Amino acid sequence: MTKSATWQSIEAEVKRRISERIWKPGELIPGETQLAGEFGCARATVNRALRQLADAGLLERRRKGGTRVTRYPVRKATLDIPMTRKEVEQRGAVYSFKLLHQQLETPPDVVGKAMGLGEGHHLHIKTLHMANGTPFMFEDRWVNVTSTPDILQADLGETNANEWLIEHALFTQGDIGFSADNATREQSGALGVEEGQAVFVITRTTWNNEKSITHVRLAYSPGFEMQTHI
Amino acid sequence: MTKSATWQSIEAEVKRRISERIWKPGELIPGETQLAGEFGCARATVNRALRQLADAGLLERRRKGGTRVTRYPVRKATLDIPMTRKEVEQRGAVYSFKLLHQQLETPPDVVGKAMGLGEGHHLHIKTLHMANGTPFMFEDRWVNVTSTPDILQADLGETNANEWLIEHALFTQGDIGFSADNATREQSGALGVEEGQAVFVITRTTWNNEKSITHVRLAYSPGFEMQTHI
DNA sequence: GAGTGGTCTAGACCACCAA
DNA sequence: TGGTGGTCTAGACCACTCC
Repeated sequence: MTKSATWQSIEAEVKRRISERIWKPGELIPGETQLAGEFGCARATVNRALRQLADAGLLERRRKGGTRVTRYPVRKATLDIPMTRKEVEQRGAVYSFKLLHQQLETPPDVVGKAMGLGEGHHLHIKTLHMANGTPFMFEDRWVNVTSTPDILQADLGETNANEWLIEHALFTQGDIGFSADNATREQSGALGVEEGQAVFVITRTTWNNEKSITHVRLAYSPGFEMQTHI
Repeated sequence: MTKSATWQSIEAEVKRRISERIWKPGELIPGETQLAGEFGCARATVNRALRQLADAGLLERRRKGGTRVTRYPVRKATLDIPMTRKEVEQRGAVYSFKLLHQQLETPPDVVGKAMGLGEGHHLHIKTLHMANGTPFMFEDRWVNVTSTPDILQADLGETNANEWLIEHALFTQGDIGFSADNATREQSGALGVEEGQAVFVITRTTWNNEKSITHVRLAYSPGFEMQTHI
């Protein structure tokens, strides 16, 4: 007899029963009370384990309906989105950046719509991020000066826009998109690659309670890969 | 006096205190016992709320060290990686696929190394996935016939390789990479786009307890964007 | 209506690790 | 080595939803 079941041991055992098809996809598994009896632990412990697996997408749970093995598991991958400085340093390189453009302008419709902006000028910033002095990523950013007027006083050549915003304008939510694009003339020029080279693009809009803060488009140097593990 | 604090209300309140800088980055926040007193609830309830925020990357917790507001929050985005069929159907389109190639071959070194394979032939499969009859994604897959010999008997024109594997060879872990690439002649031909067009690429290797199952490279049609929310 | 999961409690013991 | 978070328990009530 082992000491006592931990939620992790229960999670592992349930995972095993799923992967070995003892409990098949779509099938109802025993209730929490029954499993607690089987594993000799409290129901809360079973609950913690099953909740974890439901969060991971392997189980589907419903009150009264019971717990089922997901038929078509939607794998959930968790991506870390670090500050670019950290991202570069994590690769063992020295981070630096160059402010290329900083001006109040009227955003294009696409950006204005994404940020829910009305008429008026907003801050347009272009920054080149470098690893060991070679171009790593080109950032094209718009900052809502209505929600974040203080940025007009910031020295963005000293602290880059991203880090300034992290420090001064925490966001509560954001939309992120990942895509691929052929480098525009501007991007390729900044990154020092041929026009048309495929670049990995992250588009992000962040908000603080219904008020948009910033919209940014990051074009990574060719060869960049974002990795994760599931 | 409200009924009683739920872990979600505590999570929201802590989030508010962080975003309004009542608790500043790097700062130690009160202990669970103290917060439980303040919110008038059990420590377990506070624990649940703080654990949730720690998982999200907003707090850092250490036994004896206490709980701190993360100085440089690493945002964690959760990506859903559905079956291609579901992905297409979710966009309101009709899914179909075409098996282009299916043969036992010697995998290139890159693939062999990624899958930890020795000498010998493995199954090479190429599939074109379509939405409403137009090319959506080109899949280039290798399947380890040592770990999954049954696939040699499968009719992959009937059920595509991905769905066959989901049904017959559940995996326990996997590595995923996201990148951008210029379409090769083969990819552009299959997708019906110009050679050199930027395509979004997902590379994935899956394992079942130390044994590799499959390695796949998915090239999405230009314009594809993978979205998420944080 | 009844059975399931969702949550809270009050208490306890333990593991880790900063002081 | 003491204080913090991590976890388990036994019980309770509630909310949802299937029958």
